[in-house]
Amino acid sequence: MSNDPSVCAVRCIHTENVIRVKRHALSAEEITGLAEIFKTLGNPTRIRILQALSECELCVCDLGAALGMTQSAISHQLRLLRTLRLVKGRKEGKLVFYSLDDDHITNLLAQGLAHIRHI
Amino acid sequence: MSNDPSVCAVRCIHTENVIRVKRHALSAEEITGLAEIFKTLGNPTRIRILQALSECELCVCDLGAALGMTQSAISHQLRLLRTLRLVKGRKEGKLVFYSLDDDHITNLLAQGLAHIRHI
DNA sequence: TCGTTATATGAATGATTGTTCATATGTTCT
DNA sequence: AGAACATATGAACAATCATTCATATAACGA
Repeated sequence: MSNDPSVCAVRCIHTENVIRVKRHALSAEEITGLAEIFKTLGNPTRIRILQALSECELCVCDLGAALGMTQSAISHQLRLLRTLRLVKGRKEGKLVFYSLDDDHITNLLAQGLAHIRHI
Repeated sequence: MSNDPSVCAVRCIHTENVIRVKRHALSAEEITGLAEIFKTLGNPTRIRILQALSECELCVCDLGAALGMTQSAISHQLRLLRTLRLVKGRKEGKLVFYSLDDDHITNLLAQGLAHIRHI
């Protein structure tokens, strides 16, 4: 029932809860890491790329053909996905074959689908 | 080895793979739905809100106090989270107590954490 | 009813983002 | 070496977004 204006400009009503939440807060690195991963997943093109790669390994131009998008657009997105370690590339001559880097990604997509379907 | 310029402007090399990917593609609704959910999760403030609510039910001003943010900023984000059915509000007098709407959300956060920690 | 407080929301703004265009890099084939 | 092709990337631009400020709504107490 007490306010604690020393902490921030906002009145706080249930101090125990606030303290409890603060005690269990994630670290700054965890928060930005999580946000980056989800932000990366939060784009139709990248979802389609990941879903396509969950089907089979694909080179850039096949991805472009499958998604009906330019090579450049695909390549830019692949760079992002590579940086976030969501996909990995395997070079073979001129071609670069991309595949999912991690099982977590399929799990995340499945979990997301479960959420939107269940509602 | 064949190109199929009728499909799109991009050359496609492994036609069978492209066809296979197209056959298993998600629907437009599923893709935008997934992207919206992940986009919503892809923001530090919203992650912190959801993580706080995974601890206990909280009113808006307590959330503001716990996160050190203004009531307005929190409230705007809560509206988004409410729209996407990630949180729900329970009104009690002047106060509105928010909580997670769904178990999937905790699972998604946990799966995301597993991904960033494992690497 | 009036003052206070909790929450919601519209408008504005600076920041971030996705795609396109142009071009660079690197590999294969002749 | 030179042509053709697959991929990568920098710059630019429109679109989207997160926060702030101001204000509205609504509930409570005096």
